[in-house]
Amino acid sequence: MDNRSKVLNCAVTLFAQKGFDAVGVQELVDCAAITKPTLYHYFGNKRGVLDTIFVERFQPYLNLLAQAADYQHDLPLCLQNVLRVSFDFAQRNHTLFQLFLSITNAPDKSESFAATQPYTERQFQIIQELFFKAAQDHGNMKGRHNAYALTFIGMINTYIFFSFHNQIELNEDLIARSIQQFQYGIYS
Amino acid sequence: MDNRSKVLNCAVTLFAQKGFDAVGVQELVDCAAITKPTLYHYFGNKRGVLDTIFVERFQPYLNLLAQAADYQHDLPLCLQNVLRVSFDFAQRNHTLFQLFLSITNAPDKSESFAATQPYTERQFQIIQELFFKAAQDHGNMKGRHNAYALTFIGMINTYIFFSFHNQIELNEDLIARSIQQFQYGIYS
DNA sequence: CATCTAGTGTACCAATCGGTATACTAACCC
DNA sequence: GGGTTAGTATACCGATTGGTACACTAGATG
Repeated sequence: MDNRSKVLNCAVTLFAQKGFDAVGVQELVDCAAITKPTLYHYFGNKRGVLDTIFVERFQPYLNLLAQAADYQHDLPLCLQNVLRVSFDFAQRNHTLFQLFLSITNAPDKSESFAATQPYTERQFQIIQELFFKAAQDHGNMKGRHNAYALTFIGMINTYIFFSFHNQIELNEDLIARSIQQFQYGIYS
Repeated sequence: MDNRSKVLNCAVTLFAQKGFDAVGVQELVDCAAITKPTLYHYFGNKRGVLDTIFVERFQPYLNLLAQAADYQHDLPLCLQNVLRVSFDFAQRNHTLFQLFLSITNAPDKSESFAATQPYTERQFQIIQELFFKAAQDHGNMKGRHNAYALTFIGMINTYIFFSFHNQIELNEDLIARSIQQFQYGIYS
């Protein structure tokens, strides 16, 4: 594997396990079995490594999500697709998604938070648009697409978070139950 | 105000805004207008400051929570109390709760995560026990108290998180809606 | 073959990191 | 008054921080 990929792989693991601030550049290059100038050649600085991780490795999730969230007048199906895509990506990119979650909840003024902000915003946008369109089909949802988006994203991230801590399993049963419960909240 | 309290106040703010790892001891003592030996006299080391914050300032929330979660055969009322206590504490201790949330979601092997672990576990215990007792009154809840506890805690923390980002308001309306939606999930 | 560029290693930088040795002061108790 | 203790300041420690100057090599291109 080329040095650039080695750095990214090590960075995902180390940042996810110890946190962006707690990982030194030296530790990172040791893990990747390279030297500092190589890292600075590819990424400019430490922050550049984090940015690259999101651009190259997390962006694909948002693309899949946008696809799954394409509303075709079947809300339960659409929500099901969104959950499936999210759970699937989180399971196949365990460490990466763990990194995303930790930084999303990180302090506002931390350096790492700035790196994820565009991606959390995009995630919210996608889900919000889905509920906005759905609200045009379901009258009693009108004016609440914002609240639905927040609750739904919160649910997604919460379940993925607990799955990482082995307290829950991201299976079809959970998907079905989640959507059922969510629908009750909507049609009431 | 005594120097000890000044350190704790500054630490809550700085840790919550920038993250535990990103705040240096020097920055902390400058903020509190004291010198290093004073800090090390009171807290032993940097980690000791964080520990003290949780022991002295966050523990009161868990005490209130345990009180509110005392199940008296009225589940909706009990959940309402839990939400009220949580939202109220989060609003009156904005920065402190923000710190708690960020560390709860922080990487497993980060130093700060170890500091909150006992408190997140206790929070889970309290809610789990509430649902365990409730399940004895409601047959269709049996065997699922664990899942209910996770979902409910996730909901609490999610709403508080979004309120910090000015995307939601922690009012009585939200409490009512949350419980209603949660009940639909239970009795189905 | 000559040249250029991407990539990489050695060695180094000032600044900051968490933490401490030591001495001093003020308040207390006997 | 003598001794003890808590609290605070000056000055310092070795280690590590993020980052870089410079020299070198290998491969591509003319």
